[in-house]
Amino acid sequence: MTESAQTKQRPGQVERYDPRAIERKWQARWERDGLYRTPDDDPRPKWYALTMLPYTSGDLHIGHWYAMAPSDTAARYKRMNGYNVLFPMGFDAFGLPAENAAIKNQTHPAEWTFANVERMRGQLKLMGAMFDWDREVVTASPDYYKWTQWWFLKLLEHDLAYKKKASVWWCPNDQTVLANEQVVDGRCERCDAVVAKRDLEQWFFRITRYADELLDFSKLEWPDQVISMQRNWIGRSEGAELRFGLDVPGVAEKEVRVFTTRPDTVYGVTFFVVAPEHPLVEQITTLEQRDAVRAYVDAARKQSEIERQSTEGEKTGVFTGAYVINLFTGKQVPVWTADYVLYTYGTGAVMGVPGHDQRDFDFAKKYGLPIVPVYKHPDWDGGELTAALGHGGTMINSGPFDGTPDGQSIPAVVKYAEQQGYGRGTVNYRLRDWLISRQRMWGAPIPVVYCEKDGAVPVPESDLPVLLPDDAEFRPTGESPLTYHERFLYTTCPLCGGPARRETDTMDTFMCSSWYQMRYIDPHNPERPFSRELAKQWLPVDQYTGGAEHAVMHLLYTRFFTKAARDMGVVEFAEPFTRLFNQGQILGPDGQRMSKSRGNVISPDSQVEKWGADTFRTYLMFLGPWDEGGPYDPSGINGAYRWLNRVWNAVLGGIETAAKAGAPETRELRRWTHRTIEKVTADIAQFRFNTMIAALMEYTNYLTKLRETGAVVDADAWREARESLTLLLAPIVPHLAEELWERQGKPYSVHTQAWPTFDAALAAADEVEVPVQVNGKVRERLMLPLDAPEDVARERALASASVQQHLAGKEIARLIYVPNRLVNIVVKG
RNA sequence: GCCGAAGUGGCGGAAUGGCAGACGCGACGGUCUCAAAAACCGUUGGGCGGCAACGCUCGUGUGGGUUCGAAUCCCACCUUCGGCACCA
Repeated sequence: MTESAQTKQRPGQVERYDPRAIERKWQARWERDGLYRTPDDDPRPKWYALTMLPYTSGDLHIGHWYAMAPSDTAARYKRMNGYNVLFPMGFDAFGLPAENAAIKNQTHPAEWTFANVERMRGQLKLMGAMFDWDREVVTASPDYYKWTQWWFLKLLEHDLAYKKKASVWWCPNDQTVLANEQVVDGRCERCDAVVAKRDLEQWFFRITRYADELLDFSKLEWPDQVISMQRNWIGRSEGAELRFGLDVPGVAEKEVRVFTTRPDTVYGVTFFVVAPEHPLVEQITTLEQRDAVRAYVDAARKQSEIERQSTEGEKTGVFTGAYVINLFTGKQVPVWTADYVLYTYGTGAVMGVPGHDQRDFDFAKKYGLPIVPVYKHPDWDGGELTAALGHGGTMINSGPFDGTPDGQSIPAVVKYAEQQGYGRGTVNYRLRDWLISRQRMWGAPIPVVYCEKDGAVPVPESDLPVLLPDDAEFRPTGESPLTYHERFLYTTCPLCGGPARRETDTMDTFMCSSWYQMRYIDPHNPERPFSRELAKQWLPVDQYTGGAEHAVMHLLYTRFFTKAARDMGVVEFAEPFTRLFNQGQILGPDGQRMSKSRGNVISPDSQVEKWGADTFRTYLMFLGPWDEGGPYDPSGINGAYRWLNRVWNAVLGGIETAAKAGAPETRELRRWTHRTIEKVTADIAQFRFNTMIAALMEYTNYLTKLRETGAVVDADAWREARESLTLLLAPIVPHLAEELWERQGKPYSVHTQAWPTFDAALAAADEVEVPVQVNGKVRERLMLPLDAPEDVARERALASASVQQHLAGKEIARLIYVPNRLVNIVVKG
């Protein structure tokens, strides 16, 4: 059949686009050929593209497709640009939901988890992504958690892990520890009992040791909002730690320290506040105050941290009956306990300066405590204060510092404090050490045993992994089965061989996901977490993508892990992810988060079955900007399907061709082709997938129109057009592009081809439409040559009749000309 | 509450200092059909005027400001979303 004969065909007369057949065919072929296997020995530059691994929650969700299909497109684009691309996938498989399922179904969490892995892997494969499945990792498999345990031992060895008491939610009825999620309105979600906090010995990692280095983002290409959130999370503040004297009979401590960012206001301290959890509270409280203080502390321990940190609600507190001495003045101030002071921040105690701190001011007003200003603030008339004073003015009521201006006062007071031994200048962080202990079964066991003689002893590396029992029995209480599993619990001490008990806590799942990116590079290594040579070759990750909900915790923990690994000599770089992109959340059609309870969950499988993976990928990328997410409304998906049909018909349907290289139609076609390559290349490189697809749709619409109007173009220009379109589509719709490529008689595979390049001269337009405004309102549109000089634009603009009409009787004050954009004539009168 | 984002037609969005509404959905009208679906073609922000091509005018959460010019920059407010350390 000649091409001119094909032109006569109406769309639909070409063999129909059959996505299901095409997708099955190519997925099988790719798998058979190992097209997406990533070689380690490859001369091309490496590119490590990584998408956050999914949690094994059951079924694959639209959100997983939304996260992975665009990142697959980006990875494929890199591949076509000459990189040896590593794009692995795995499963985050430990965690609370598996235990809930186990309790509900009376099975082992492993059963539920690994069944989910199987199902989700199958669902993921329908996407046609270039995942290298030979490198899959599952964090709950012993081959993997052996190395998670190894990391724990390493951190312990380097003094980055330690034990201390920390509070957990405790359900007195179920006799079990609860996660934050399991506490609903201060009650146990299972039995509705009122919960409280309980202190347990738990393991921590010293992330605070890296606080300053974690504030250095200079080598990262990360979104500003993530950097800003991490910066605030770390919360560095400069100030001083000041000592206050304590003299309570029967109490060993002779001082209490506070951290303050305003040491210059120390002469204005009129009271002192200690966090309710602070052990000192119980010790210093006087007999008369005991009942009131205990009741207050009990109430405070039932609140969540978010409630505690609220600055809006009325401040409450109770006087302990005790006093501390302000060393600067030698005077006593009363000690209160109040829930607006957090035990986990600073020293868990603050000095109350109501004259210069609004929270302290409110507190003093409420409880009738004195208010002493220590600055003569320019806005203050010397009368009674109605609010705390801000910065500014000179010091008063401050002994030797009276007259010191704000700006010099802090260093002066700190220097004096250090000379007198009253305290010292210091830096405090909001960041706390990372609590990794979980009183749960479905996690990597902490590899430590407790021996009566030797205490806490790390399990030797050669004994790893400490395996989870495969016959765990979940009792209805929800208590971790490890605590009553005798075969797991009783062991011998690695040091003395005497009887010992295993640590029954497991590790936070964030630990599993803090190093998984390193395991993908050498996932089957039985000797080490990964080989040094492969680490040098592949790490760090070049491009990481995932949800913004991980902006702080996961991403900060992983950065900490990497820095610790560097200091332990395990890797030679300091940051795990060079570039980061956060995709937005995909919501249900109602604009709400998809969840089973809302009944707005739409399964990706049914959509893929109905439309094909390529259509579904296209639709998700076309929805809107990837970083914004948005509501998923399946009623729009047919638009994507229609477009792919137009592509099919345009590429395979043909057009009337003849040797007409110089004809305007041919020039126009080549301009469209090169302009589209330019636009798509710019968009895909910046993850602007929605506008990339819009540009491809416009191009397809143009080609369709060209065909239907019976235009005659040069054969080479047409070949260039259909080839370019196919190559531009390859990262987006991998199956369709492969099929179109084959049907054009091109060699397998389209995915190993080079990305098309454009010629800027061919892409450029000869003329541009330029609006002419009079006082900002468009009155005329001119076709001007590209980059027309100002005098030409001015002359043409002033020659316009409709412009003249609006200029009549007025004086031209100014004429603004922005080449290729607009002319604006500003008139007076 | 604190930290971080976002508000544009009936809907998803485009435009990030220069023509507001690209591209798509939906809707309406048409072609094809016995009919419907599909497919294809056309119209589609509101108001006013015109038989019409078109012209005028309002319009990007609310109020103010900067600028020749603001969806875009600044200030204040309102609403929605993400995170807040044991959901992952």
